[in-house]
Amino acid sequence: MARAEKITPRAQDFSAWYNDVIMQAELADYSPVRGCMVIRPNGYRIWELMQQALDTRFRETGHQNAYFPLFIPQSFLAREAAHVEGFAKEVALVTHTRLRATGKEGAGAIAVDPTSALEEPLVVRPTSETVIYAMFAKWIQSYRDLPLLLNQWANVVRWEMRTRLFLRTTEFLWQEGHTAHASHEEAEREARTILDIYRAFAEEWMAMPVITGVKTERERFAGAFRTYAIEALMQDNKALQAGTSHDLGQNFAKAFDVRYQTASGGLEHVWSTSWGVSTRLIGGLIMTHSDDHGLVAPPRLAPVQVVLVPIWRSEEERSRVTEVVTRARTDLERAGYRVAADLRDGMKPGAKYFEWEARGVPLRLEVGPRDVAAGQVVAARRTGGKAPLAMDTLVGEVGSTLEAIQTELLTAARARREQHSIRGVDREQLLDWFRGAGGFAYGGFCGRESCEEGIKAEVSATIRVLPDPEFRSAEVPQVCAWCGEASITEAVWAQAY
RNA sequence: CGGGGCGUAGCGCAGUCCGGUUAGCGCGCCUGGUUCGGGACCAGGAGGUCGGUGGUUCAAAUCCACUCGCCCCGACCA
Repeated sequence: MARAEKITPRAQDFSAWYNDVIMQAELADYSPVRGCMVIRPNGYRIWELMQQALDTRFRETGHQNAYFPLFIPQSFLAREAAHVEGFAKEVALVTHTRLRATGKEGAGAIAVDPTSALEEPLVVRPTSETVIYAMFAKWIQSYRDLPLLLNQWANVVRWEMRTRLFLRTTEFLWQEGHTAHASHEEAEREARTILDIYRAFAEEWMAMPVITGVKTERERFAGAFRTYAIEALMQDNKALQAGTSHDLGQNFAKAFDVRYQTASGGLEHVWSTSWGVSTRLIGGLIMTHSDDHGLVAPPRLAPVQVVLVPIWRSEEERSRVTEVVTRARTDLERAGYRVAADLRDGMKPGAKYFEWEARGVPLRLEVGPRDVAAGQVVAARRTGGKAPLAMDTLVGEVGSTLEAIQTELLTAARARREQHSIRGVDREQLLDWFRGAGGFAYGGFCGRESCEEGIKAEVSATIRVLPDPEFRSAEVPQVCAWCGEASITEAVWAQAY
């Protein structure tokens, strides 16, 4: 008999549901420091799998990993005007290098040593453009040094007012790519290449459909010439910016005087890009697929893809069942799957089912005496449905089932997104849409910031992207959804995280 | 920074309004036994500076003042 649910239903309170899913799946926990989070093994495994997939693609496209320091001289941040403006309000500063014992008891036992003040404070990186361009200036002399294609996996700190597990934490993990090129066209191509990688990763690995496009001036990265993004729609109909790729033009090259000699002997500033995805993706994964029973992990990123649960009554049954479970685990592991066999005693199978479901395991294989006798296991999909699988063909069947689940998740998420999208909106529809359930709203846009502001002030929806051609509506909007004047482009509005 | 909520055992809570035995309940945890095809049961057991400081009182989880922290909503942002 089902006990009271440990997970708040989505329909009742989406935020509470989100937190409950994370806690029940043991993905993360709150840290002693406000706004920070501990990523627990289950959550970190997802991140490692994400890293592995992305890193492979970065290498395949010619990028190399490097590591730049956590601390950046405060003055560096000030070099690029828009960049300072963007980050000044959220940087953490290191001003001293020592504490000293005070001789007092308790919390007052140590205090800042005032004699250890740094001459120039250091900022804890909110992003690394500034240090990286300082180094690029040293490393790049000739067109022969270009393109320079670097990436780093790192932590960054942004002192946000309000935080949410994975989606916005004071410290987070990410990947930041930084490249320098000899022409604007090449930098632009790089930014688009990365956007394609992000999109493919979101769809193929996370089973999270995204729309791609360009950010408006208002939403653009501080210091960028142009910002591209992938945007996904969560189950509460709010949009999540899941990755960004910036064409930085020559903004940072000029600020840090990164110049190279051309083949013809001239001296030019490089053209550069930067791009990143973060542990926020895990939040996106959670809010795309999970349900009221807990996490639903897409097979390709599931820390555990298959869990084997034995069922027995007598000791004799136990040993027979355990043997089959152990053998199946070995076979599946050898085939490269991430497998767990839940041999814990003193816990009924049903209790195990609930626990593994909360952890998002895509496929559960139940093995009881009757199955052993029949040479089969019972496969239960996290997304619903049970069917027997023959032991003889288990590895193959598991593989195809996992692939089917992966596909099914993407298809379902895409269908849900389309159900919550509306096209060709006018002002009244836009307001109704966002006063109601919300979602993605496509409409014409005149290009004026005042229109973006107007909508935001009314229903707190912003332009997520000016969509790329393949996401645009069949019918080209003629007028701005807000002001009714001539439209210069289509835009996608949503309330966003 | 504004608004709301909450700090009592690992987790979830009751008790606080109206001060008074040894601070209680559910889940979880430990030991033993019986169980095991969708959240088992019995018996025994461990676990608490009631967020902190100060005050009122014969007596404070409870009243008063101050303070710290967390969660949610908003502004800002990936």
